[in-house]
Amino acid sequence: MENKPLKPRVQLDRNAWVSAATEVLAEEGIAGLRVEVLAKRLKVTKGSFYWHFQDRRDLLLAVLQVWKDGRIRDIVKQTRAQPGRELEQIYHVIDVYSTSRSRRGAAIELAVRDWARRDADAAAIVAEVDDIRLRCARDLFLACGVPMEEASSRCMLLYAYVFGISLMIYDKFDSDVTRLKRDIAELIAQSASMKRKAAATSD
Amino acid sequence: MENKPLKPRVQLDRNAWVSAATEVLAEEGIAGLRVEVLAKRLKVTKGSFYWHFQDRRDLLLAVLQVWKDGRIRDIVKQTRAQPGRELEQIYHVIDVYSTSRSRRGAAIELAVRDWARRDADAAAIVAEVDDIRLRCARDLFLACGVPMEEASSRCMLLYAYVFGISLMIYDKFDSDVTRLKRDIAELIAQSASMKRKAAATSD
DNA sequence: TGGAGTGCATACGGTACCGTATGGTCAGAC
DNA sequence: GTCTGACCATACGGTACCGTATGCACTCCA
Repeated sequence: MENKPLKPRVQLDRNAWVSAATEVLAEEGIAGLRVEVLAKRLKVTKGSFYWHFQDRRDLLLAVLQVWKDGRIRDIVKQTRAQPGRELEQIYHVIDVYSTSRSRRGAAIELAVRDWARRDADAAAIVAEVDDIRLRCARDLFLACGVPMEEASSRCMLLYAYVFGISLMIYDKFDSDVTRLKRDIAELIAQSASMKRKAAATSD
Repeated sequence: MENKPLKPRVQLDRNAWVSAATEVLAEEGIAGLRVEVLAKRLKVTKGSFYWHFQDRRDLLLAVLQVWKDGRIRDIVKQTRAQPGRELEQIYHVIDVYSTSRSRRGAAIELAVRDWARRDADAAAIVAEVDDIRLRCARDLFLACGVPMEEASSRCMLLYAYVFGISLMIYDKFDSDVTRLKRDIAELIAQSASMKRKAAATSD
């Protein structure tokens, strides 16, 4: 009659801690991301934590790094369009990054950006991610035949919108949110080159 | 030889505490808004705090209330246009709420919204403010002759943009930020009715 | 089978908070 | 003058953290 199988002895590694930390970050924000809280969630004590990490900051930087890599991989993937299908890819990007799609992703995004407001390291990571995302999105507009400057402003508007909408509480405002979001996507992408034809004829 | 004038004995009231609290909120976020920190900043001890407030939450609710009232007064003021000048008022609103204009205001805005993600009371206040703002901005579009549904989507885009842009770090992306922001404002307002004429002719 | 090292528990000192209890001080009413 | 109440200081118990020190258990390998 052994009592071994009760404790499978699954050991933790840095990755497990970083994953759990990201989870807590999404739920509680950077201020709620405490070592002992995290340890409790993983059902170990902080003795384990300080085995894997030098200190709390060591964990935070690891979280940032993992987040950055994931975001870069994601934006590259989401903006890779088949030739000729760039416009619908733009709509896809707007849809994918629109809050409701990934509640968890948006929560992390906001937590990281709030963090970046008071931490230089986080700010540097966010700056990198933003730059890459903006360039990826701009390339899509350029591929649609939109001139450089307009492509810049449209992709900036695109990102400001997806982040901004996740900050707002607009339940009471409009009943048909689906239509609303579709129309907004239209304003941002606005059939890119198609819209230019319209402007030309009105001149 | 008296030594009285050293302490002018300026007493504090709830307003002074709420003001200081709002300041700390902007700088450190809701998590950094602690009673003892605040007391130190006001050069008193928390004995004073607990004279004016029941507890920490009492202060937080007061901060929310003051913020709400200020925001409502501000949006009503900013969206009051002389008849016929509604379009330029829209551009004015975009400009005024665009981050760089009021760093402090944007910081408070973000702190409150981050707070609202985990606190029902804060969320309710934000919902109220958003609703009023959206309606005020929509009225401007309606006054420009934009139909209801489009007015809704454009004002939603407007606010998502101004909040979203304050979350982004885009220094490296475009050198001419002024032009960028002007073009984006154009996309959001897009000469309202003027744009509709263009669309009609292209049909 | 006895190191050697990994992964974690326990215990500790220290700090920063919260909220309470209680007493001190000063201004103005009487 | 003294009394009262507004305003604040001090001191306290309690909690939640951080990071360190140290020891214990388990695994793997010679």
